Amino acid sequence: MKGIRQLAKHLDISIGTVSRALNGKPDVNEETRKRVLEAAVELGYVPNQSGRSLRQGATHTVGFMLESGTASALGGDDFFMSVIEGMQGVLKHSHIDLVLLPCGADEDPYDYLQRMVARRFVDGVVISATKREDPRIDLLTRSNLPFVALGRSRTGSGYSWLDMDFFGVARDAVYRFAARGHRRIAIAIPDNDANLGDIFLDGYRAGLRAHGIALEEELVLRVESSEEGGAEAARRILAMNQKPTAILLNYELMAIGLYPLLNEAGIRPGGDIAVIGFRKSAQTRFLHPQLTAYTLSLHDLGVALAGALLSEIRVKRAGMPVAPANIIWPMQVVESDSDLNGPPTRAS
Amino acid sequence: MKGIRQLAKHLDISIGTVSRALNGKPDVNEETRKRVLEAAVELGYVPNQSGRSLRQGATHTVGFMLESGTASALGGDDFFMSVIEGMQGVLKHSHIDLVLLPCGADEDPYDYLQRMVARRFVDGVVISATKREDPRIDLLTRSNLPFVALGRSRTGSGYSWLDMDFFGVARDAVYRFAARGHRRIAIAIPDNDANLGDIFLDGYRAGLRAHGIALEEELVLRVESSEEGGAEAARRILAMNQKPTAILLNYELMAIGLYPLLNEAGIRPGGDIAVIGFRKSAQTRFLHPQLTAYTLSLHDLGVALAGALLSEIRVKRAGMPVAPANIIWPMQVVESDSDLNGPPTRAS
DNA sequence: CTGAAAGCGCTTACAG
DNA sequence: CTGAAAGCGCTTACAG
Repeated sequence: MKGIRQLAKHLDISIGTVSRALNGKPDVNEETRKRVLEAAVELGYVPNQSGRSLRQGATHTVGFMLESGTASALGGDDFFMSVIEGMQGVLKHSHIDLVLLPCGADEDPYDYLQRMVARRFVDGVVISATKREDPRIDLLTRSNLPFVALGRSRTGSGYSWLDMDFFGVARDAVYRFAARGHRRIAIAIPDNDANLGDIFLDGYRAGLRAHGIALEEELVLRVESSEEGGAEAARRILAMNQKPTAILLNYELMAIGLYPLLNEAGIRPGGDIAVIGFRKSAQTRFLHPQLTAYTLSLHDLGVALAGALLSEIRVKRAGMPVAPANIIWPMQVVESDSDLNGPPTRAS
Repeated sequence: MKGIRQLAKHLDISIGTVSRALNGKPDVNEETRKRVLEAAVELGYVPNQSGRSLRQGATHTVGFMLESGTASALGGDDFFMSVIEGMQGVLKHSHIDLVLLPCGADEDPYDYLQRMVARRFVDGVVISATKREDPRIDLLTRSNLPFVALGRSRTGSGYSWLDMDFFGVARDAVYRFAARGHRRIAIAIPDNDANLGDIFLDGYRAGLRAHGIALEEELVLRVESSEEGGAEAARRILAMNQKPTAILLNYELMAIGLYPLLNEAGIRPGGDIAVIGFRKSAQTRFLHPQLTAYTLSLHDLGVALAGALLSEIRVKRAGMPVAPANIIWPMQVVESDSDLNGPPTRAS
C-alpha cells in the first residue's frame, strides 16, 4: 500500500478525509487536519501529480515554450531567465509550477506545441518568438488552451499578448539621431520572419518620415539576430560607398560583433558612427563606448505575463468570455556615450 | 464522451483494442491498427498524459533542473541550451520529452527538487551546478529517482555523473604558461560553493607543483562567476604591487569584464598579461586578442548525458544493480593569441 | 486477434 | 465533520 491510502491507514481515517485535510477544505475538524498535516510531513507524503491531474482535469503546471533554434533564446542573453523569474513569483502564490518547454532546433515548433497541447501536459502556455504569421496562435485558440503570447503576430485576433515597444523605441531612436543632425541612419533587423523586426522597421520608418528623411533600402541591414549578425552589419557598412553616420540595432548584442569590426576599420563607434541598441542589458556593459539603449523591468514584464496567463486560465475555466490583455510594454532610454556625436563634419 | 472512448465509439471497437493499436502492441490486426491510426489523426486524438502516467507509473518526461540563481545558468551563455539540444536528439528516440525545471532564485534548490521528486513529475532528472556538498544527491538517492549529475560533488557516491575536465584544463593551462616562462600565474575561480572551482584549483595547484612554483594566496582571485567577476579580478590585479604576468579563468566570460579594465590601465591582454579561459565559446569570439581556451562538443556531452539518464531509468525499472557512469569529459586546447607572449622582460 | 474488466492515485459529490 | 463510493483516462492481464 502506498500514497494517500498508506497515510490514511497510518492515521486510521478514510482517504477522503485525508484528501480534504490536505487540500484545505473547510469541512474538516481542525484537530484532524493538524494530525494529517503532521503525518504527511513525517512520512514525506506528497500527492501524486498524475492522480490529481486526472481527477481534477488540471495539472497545476504552466509551460513556457522556448525555441532553441532562435539564437537569442537563452543562448547568450538573460532576457528569458529574468522574465521567468518574474513569472515564478506570481505563480507560486497560486501553487502553480512553471516548466520550460524547449523545442529542439530540428523539430517544427508547431508540431512540438501540438504535442504538448494534446497531451494536456500544462494548464496554460506562454509562446515567444512570435512570427509574422504564426500558426501556433490558431492552434492554441482552436484547442482552447489558455495562452499568452510574448510578442505580437499578424495571425489571429482576440488573444492575449504582451510585447516590448519595438515601434516606440525605433522611432525614438531615429528622433535622437535626427536631433543630432544624422540623415544617413542605418538599421539592423533580423533576417528571419520574427514579427518584432517588422514592427521595429515600422517605427524606424515613422521616425524617418517625421524628419523628412527618405528611406534607403541599402541602409536596411537584414542580418542574423546575434553578435555575428552585428559583425555582418559592420561588414556591409564597410563595403558601402556612402556610409551611414548612425545605426540602430534591433538586438543589442549585435553591438558586440559590430564594435570591433568597425574599430578595426578605423571607424569609431560613438565617434565616427553613432549607435543605439534596443534593450539595455548586462551583456553590453563592457562595451566602450557604453551603448545607448532602452530599459525595462524584465521582472515586472514576467509578473504581468503570469498575471495575464492566470487570468486566461481562470476565465476559460469559468466559461466566461475572455477580455484579452494586449499590452505594449513601455521602455525608457538610458543615455550613454554611443550616440552623443552628430555626423562627422567631413562625409566619408 | 471524449478521449479514447470517443475514438473507440467512432470506430465501433473496444477501447482496449484502440489502446493496443496506438501503442504498437503486436497482437493487433494490421488492418485494425491502420484504421485506428487514421482515425486518431483525423480526430486529432492524443492520449491524455495524466491517464497514461497514472496507469503506467511513468510520465515519459525527464527534467533538467536549472538554478536561475546561478549567473551562468542560461543568462548570457549558450552552454545549457547546447547540451539540452544534444539530449533531445537521444530522448526523442525513446519518445521521452525533456522539460526544464527552473528553480527560482528565492527558492531553496533542495526544497524545489524535493517537490518535483515527490510529485513524481518526471521519470528522471539531471541536476547541474553541483556544489561542494550537495544535499540534492542524497535526496535523489534516497527517493530512488533516476538521476545524473552534470558536475561532481563530494557528497554521496555510487551515483552517475558527467563533468568537464576542470582539473586537466587548469593543469594544462599552467603548463602552457610555464612553458613560456611565466612564474606569477593568477587564477580566477568562483567565490561560491560550486564544486568545479575546487577541482579547477586542484588542477592549478598540480600544474604549479610540477613546475616548482609556490602557490601564492594573493594570486587566487575568488570572484563572481560572470563578466562582472572578470572585471573584479582586473581591479584586484591592478591593485597589486607585484602583478601576475598570466591569468587563468575558470569561466571564459570573465574575460569580457577583464579585458577592458586591464586595457584602460595600459595592461594589454595577450601582451602584458597572458590569459587563458576555460571553454572556447561563441560569446568570447569578438575579444581581441582571441582567447585561448579549451573546446568540447556540448552536443556530444548532451548525448552522453541523456544516455546515462536513460540507462539509469532502465536499470532502476528493471530492479537491477546500477553501474554508475562517471565520465570526465576531455577538452582540447584551441590556441589563440591571448597567451602567446611570455612575461614582459621588465617586471612591473 | 478482440472485448470486458480491473485498477493506477487521487478528489469530490453524496449520505449520514 | 467523516466515510464509502464513483470516476477522471488510460493500459493491461485475462478470457475467449
